[in-house]
Amino acid sequence: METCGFVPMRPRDRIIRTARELFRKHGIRGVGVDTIAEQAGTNKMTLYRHFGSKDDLIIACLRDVAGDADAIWAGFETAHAGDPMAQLHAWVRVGAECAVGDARGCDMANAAVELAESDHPARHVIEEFKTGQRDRLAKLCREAGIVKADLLADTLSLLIEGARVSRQSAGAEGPCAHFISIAEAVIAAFAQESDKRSLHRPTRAKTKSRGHLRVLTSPRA
Amino acid sequence: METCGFVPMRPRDRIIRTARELFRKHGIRGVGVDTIAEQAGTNKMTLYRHFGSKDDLIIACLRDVAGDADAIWAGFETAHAGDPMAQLHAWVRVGAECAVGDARGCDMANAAVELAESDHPARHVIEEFKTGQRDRLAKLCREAGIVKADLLADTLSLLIEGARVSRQSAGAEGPCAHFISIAEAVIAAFAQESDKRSLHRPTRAKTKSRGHLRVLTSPRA
DNA sequence: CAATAATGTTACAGATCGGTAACATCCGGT
DNA sequence: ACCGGATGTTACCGATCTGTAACATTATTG
Repeated sequence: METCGFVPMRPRDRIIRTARELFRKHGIRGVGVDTIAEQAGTNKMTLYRHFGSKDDLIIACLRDVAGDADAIWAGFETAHAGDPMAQLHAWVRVGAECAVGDARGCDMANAAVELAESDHPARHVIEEFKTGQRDRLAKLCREAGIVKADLLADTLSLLIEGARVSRQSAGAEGPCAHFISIAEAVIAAFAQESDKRSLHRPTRAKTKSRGHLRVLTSPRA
Repeated sequence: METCGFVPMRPRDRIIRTARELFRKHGIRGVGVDTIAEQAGTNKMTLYRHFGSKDDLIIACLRDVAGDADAIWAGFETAHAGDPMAQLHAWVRVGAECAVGDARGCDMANAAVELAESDHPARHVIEEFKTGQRDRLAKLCREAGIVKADLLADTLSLLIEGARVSRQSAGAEGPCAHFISIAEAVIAAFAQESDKRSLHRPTRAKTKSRGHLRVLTSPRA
């Protein structure tokens, strides 16, 4: 029963892997189930035995994407255990790789654009995923000692989301090229402000202080 | 020859207006030319006499979108003539309205997602538009006395782009909800840093100083 | 009014799409 | 060896899509 290494990969997994690749390359609406099945080395009938409809396959692919994201977050945790600020910098680095290195943006965000119907079943998965990503980021900021952790998480969320979509429309030389500088500056600004506020707190690790922005006053939000 | 008010609107304009509306609501690939023609009160044959193909219609629609953006920028200029910082704040306000008020994001960015083929003719229009928007923003920042105007323009570009796409995937209560606060804080930080740098300069208008971030040092970029 | 351009109507071609039925084949476990 | 479940194969349905042909009608303009 052991889940074999990869050589005898079951059709279901090959279909999902191939579908993700083709959806990403040509868009969800730009590729048909017949092409997916053929490219996955199987046929349409087997595809429909595993996934009742194309929408089901789309949802399965998005859940697979979410699984990959989980693995990346787990990688942060293991690579920089107990150092949330280092994990935050790792998040910036990986985000930059995804944003500028890949010309097709975020699968989840792209799916939200393509599946325009507001009651499409995949929208639940997408919204749940994006909310989860933001919450994880906020938790990380909180653990890193950031006072206004939620605001920093929202700012970084907008920046990474913008970088990935701007990469597609404005190109790799556009605003997304400076994502790392901008994100690091924002993090440094929030961290510095957090340091000033809590003068006697032993938890924070290394400040690194390589930023160019500093938090000032909180208006009222 | 006068361009009539709207009652005898020519089929070409009705088609573009209707196509933009339907493309926005259902996605470009989610609506057919037959539906567009019928909804525009005409027929497919007339549509194909004005636009040789659906791709041509798409391009015409995107150019129309760009025209609307031109009008908005012209509105900034007339509403706050000679006050670039006020124009910048107006840009933030309008951007927030577009981002959180409308659940379907930017037509240009959405088209870039849907038209995945890297050689699609519409991609030229999209990239040109996005580059133009960034350059306009950078020029405005420069006129407002911002020292690192290009970096501020890129930051604001990522933020607005992220807000509009995050609105679709994470919802109106997500990170996009704080776009105004974040954008204003960033602008204030850059403006304050610019004030510190140029102590003897008479050009700048009112600082407003309602931000919570302050620019520190420029690393090397 | 007459001539001409623009638009409407109908029908159709060719392709692709999502999804299903019926039947053949293969492969693993008892 | 056998049997049952998973998979492969082929053919098909109905719908929809982009795009075109041929012809009728209307509107504009001299």
